[in-house]
Amino acid sequence: MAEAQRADDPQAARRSEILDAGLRVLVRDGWARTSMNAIAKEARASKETLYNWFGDRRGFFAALVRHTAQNALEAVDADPSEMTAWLEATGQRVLQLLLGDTSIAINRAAIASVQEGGELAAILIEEGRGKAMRQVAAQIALWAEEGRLHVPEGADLAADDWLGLLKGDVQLLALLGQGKPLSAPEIETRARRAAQQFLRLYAA
Amino acid sequence: MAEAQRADDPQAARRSEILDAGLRVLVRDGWARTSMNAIAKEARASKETLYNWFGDRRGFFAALVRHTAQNALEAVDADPSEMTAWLEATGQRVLQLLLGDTSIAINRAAIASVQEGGELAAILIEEGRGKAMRQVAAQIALWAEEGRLHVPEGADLAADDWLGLLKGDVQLLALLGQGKPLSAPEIETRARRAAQQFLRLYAA
DNA sequence: GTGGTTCCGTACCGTATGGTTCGGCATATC
DNA sequence: GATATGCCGAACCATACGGTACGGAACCAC
Repeated sequence: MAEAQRADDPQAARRSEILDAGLRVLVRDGWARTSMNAIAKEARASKETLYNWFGDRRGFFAALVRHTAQNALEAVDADPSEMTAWLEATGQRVLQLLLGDTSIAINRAAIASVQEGGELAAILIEEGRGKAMRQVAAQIALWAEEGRLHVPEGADLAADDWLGLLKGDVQLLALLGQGKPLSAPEIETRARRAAQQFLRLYAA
Repeated sequence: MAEAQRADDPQAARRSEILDAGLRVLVRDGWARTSMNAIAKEARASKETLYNWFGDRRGFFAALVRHTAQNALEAVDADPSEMTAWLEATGQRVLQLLLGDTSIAINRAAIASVQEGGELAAILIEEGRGKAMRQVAAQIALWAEEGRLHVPEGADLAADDWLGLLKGDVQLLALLGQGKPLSAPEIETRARRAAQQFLRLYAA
């Protein structure tokens, strides 16, 4: 992840390494136990470096959220002419991302930081969810223009319904650490069901 | 809330008062800043009492979660012969509850406590969500038996779809402190839409 | 080699927390 | 009225945190 710059800019590479280390600690120990000490130790960096580069604790986490949100979400590459297949593939991808360890840890941290006046949540929403859902809504709008979907209340609301059907309660339950994590086939099933239901609601 | 016992058992009443005070602090300041000191101050109680009665910090929050989860969820009282109306009323109620200050604060605390080895989340799921969703699923199963709904994959999955349509992403966004809280009419609209969509998917 | 820069490792400081202890007041019981 | 109990308020302790400061090693320029 982000090793791209390692050759040309060792400083940026080191920065990326440190952020990755921070992410490891966050995933392993949770926000509350992710102290600057722990990060420095994991990254084999000095606290002085951390503070010099990231300002303070919140600055570090802001950088961390940006770092992972950018790395996490690549463009959806399925063929949009096949609505069902596209929805299923995209749904699967989104679910995998949302239920992954890093996403869960980051979301937990963002939620925890809300009442500490954190802007983490805003960054996360804009950089993560926002981009993805705009993509989906745009695709839905396109299909509507082609006459293949009927979305009288707008593509955004339709996209919201799709996301609701897709996620159900599983993301919240994952955030709450409810034991059973979804297996790959279960994720596939959820994505397929969401696509079906969505088309049942909106197919022209 | 829970003043019922105040007359007969002053100890239980005081206990309830203290828990309410703890909840106020939690809602106002968030989990991280809800120290035992702050609770004692808000409740005008001594820390000694807190530790005597609740064991330790986690014990206090476990009691707090139980206290509020029990108080929060009263039975749904709408008339179940009218499917649409029942779904709308129930949906509205659930949304109001889920998006209320206390629910958000409690959920945030539970999420934060997951990685601290907390059992808060388990209590919250069982005592809150579990009970409510069992009620809804049971009602759906009843309608299915009457031949008014068609739920080939079972009432539980159908109830899940309803919840997904109802909540969409709004609960997560609220947990993330995303600025705009839903107004009462917006909640009403969401509940109505969820009921409509649900019936479109499952009406016989 | 000399000076400068960068960064690691560690020691340090002030603060705040969880949890314990203790003196004192009020109430209840006999 | 004496004694016991329950609880408040405040002081106390050990710990851990965020953040700063300092000595030394590696590297670079010249």
